[in-house]
Amino acid sequence: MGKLKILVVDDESRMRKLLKDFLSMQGYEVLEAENGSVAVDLFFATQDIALVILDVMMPVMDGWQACREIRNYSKVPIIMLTAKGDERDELQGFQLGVDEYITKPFSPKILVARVEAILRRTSQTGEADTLEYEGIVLDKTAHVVTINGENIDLSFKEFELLAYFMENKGVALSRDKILNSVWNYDYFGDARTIDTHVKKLRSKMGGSGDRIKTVWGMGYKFE
Amino acid sequence: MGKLKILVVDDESRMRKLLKDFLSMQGYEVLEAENGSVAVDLFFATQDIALVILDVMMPVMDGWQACREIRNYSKVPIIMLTAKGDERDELQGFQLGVDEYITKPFSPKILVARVEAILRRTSQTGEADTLEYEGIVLDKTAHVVTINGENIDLSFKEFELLAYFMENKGVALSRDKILNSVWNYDYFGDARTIDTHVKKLRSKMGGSGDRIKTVWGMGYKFE
DNA sequence: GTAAATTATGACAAATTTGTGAACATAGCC
DNA sequence: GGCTATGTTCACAAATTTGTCATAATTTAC
Repeated sequence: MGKLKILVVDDESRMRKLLKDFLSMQGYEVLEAENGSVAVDLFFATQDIALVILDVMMPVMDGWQACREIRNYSKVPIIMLTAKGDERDELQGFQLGVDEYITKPFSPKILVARVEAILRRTSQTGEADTLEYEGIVLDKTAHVVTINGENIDLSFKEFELLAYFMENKGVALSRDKILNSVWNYDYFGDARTIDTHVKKLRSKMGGSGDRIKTVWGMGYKFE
Repeated sequence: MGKLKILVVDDESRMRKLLKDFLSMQGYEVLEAENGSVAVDLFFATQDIALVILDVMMPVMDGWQACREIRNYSKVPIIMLTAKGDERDELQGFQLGVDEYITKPFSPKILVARVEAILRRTSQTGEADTLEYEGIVLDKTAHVVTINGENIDLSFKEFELLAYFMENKGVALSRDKILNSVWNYDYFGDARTIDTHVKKLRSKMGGSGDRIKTVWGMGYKFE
């Protein structure tokens, strides 16, 4: 049915670029606007925008106002981007029908997961949100992993990492790719940190741990 | 049998929007009117309105008058919206056959619960409104919880929270999600307040308290 | 076979998140 | 007005996760 269009609104071009990269990598068509005013114009000039991602803090017209104007005429799903320290303004959010909040900085995985969850919800194709492979079952909704029926206790990062591996079964993933997808975009540390997480994952996964292969000189691969 | 129609009457468009969002999310079709006069006209022009939600304070024709006019010809269930400070004119309400009052600000859970309770009552499909899981029985109608037959004394919020957990058994719920569903729409505070409620819930629930799991880095989950 | 590069591992430090008790606020009630 | 129950906030402790680093083990290139 063609690519779904997502409108990204943020005053920082760097942030727009970031969002665009993540989303277009997932097969979405991304439109950009640098403030609320441009966004509203663009929204109404363009057909079939499936979802809008709005930064709250913007000059000229802020996210709330933009949300309000779009909501006057459309029920398009809206995600608000907030900075970590921002006060919650649920009142506004509720009244405006905001569908989801994402706090900066976020990880690409989270971003994509939320976007897909919303689009799935709106399109009503309620598929179960689980990944499964040879006895390894990863349930994203419950945030739970079982191997051969047994529950495996994973930390948040471990869970995200395994999910990423399983989503890319058979694909060799460089450390850079992994960092760029599973870690927050403002993480600047050592890529070696992945090794440590892989180590823990492998040990927690018991025998199934060697499903995570080392690709020498490259990174890792799940299969 | 198609979507049930609910007529929402309030002079503030923001409030109408809010109600509409919550209700349409539950699968109702929502009609709007901005004052009593419009509401009455719309009510008689439209077939099969299953329920009316009326704000008390409105210009042109207030909620009481609108209620009176509708009642002259119809037994449709009516919910009155009152502001927190408003004196409740129970006498009038009784005489007019108001079915329920909801005080602003309300939480989405409450709104939906009342609406469904009334619709269930009127349509006579008297299903027991209880959630049950491994000895934990939560009776929404009676607003009572028992564990292994023993009565557990819960405060209002505790009850709502537990109900929300049980309705979403097995789903990892972020604090934001919980806040957005269980708390009033004008709640501005700290998400950590949930922790405190969870603490109390767990302790009141005794051994069953550990059915509420902590999902580290995410939120909570009931299972 | 040896050196260089890369990865695995364990220990530890730093950062984050959650649990908890107490203080504070508020509303309803006698 | 004072009481009491409920809800909220706060600060600090505890738990847990995450990141770093040194060292050992492994692989590759020559």
